[in-house]
Amino acid sequence: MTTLPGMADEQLLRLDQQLCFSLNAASRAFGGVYRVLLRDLGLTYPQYLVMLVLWEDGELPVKRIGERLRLDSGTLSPLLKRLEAAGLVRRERSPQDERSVTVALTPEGSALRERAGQVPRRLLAATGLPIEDMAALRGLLERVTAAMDAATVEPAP
Amino acid sequence: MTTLPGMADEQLLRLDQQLCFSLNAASRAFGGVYRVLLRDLGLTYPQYLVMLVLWEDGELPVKRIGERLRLDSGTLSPLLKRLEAAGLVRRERSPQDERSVTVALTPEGSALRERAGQVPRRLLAATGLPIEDMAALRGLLERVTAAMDAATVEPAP
DNA sequence: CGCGATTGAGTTGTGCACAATTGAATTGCG
DNA sequence: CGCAATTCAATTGTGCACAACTCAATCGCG
Repeated sequence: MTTLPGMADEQLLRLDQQLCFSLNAASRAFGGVYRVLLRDLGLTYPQYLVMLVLWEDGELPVKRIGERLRLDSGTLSPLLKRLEAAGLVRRERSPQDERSVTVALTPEGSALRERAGQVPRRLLAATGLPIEDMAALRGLLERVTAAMDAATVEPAP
Repeated sequence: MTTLPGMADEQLLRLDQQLCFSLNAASRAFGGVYRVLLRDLGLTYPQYLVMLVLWEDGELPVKRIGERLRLDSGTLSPLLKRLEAAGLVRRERSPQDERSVTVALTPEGSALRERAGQVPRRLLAATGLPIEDMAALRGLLERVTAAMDAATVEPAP
């Protein structure tokens, strides 16, 4: 099934526009609110995402952080350097496998968790959605993402 | 209402993680599929969004494009220069208001629309979602975005 | 009319996303 | 064991997002 036979190209084009516009706009609106909330903490939104996984797991190799956040080393390496320069994490090569770099929280990085405590509550309030709707949104987003990842799109028609 | 009294901080933090992870991941998965589909056309995803509004309206001032896509001149100016260098658009100062720059499709830019015709259909197929779910997703995303834009978040608690 | 405020585009600087490549460490196969 | 293939992080280069700023054109109020 690739043609959705009942729909005209024009309709599809409009729906596509609406969906990709909406997703883009939502992602950037989200980022904008986080930017303001995180300014006090001195974190950007992607840096906050990295800190969230570290607060959860304490210490992780770069590889694992990348798997959790779907980010590659090209994004993570400079980001982690900035977190290290800010004194929030340490990076050291694993003695077991010299290829791997383990990222661990410093005491300052752990302490930041307290100050970040209010962020989720304020953000969820800003969304203005009831909890059930948020769960539904998350469910749909995850289904879309899974389908996108599974779809090995062919470059040329 | 800012405190959602029934929920513990821990739960909120987890929900926040899930929602922002999901939104981020979906946005990037979407971008990844578009990247592949658009490679033949020589367009990036944000360039495609600009072309979509131009295909719809023919010609627009930079200001209007920015309003449609929620992008500022800092993003649009270099992007439009690249589209102009690719021969897809013309940019010229409006005679009525010399501050304004009107962006118009070239014949090549208009012609590209034909080649882009299959993109939405292939993308919608890749999402793997029924049309109703996509409409629901779009609705939720728009509600979140509207709420985010309305919420004038205070920098410091 | 004159001048200060506003508007629109562009520039600069920082940071993220991703492709492609590099280089070192490790793995595994013959 | 020895060497080719793989793995992991880092680097390079392009493009986007956004804040802060510049500068010219326009607007509007007195």
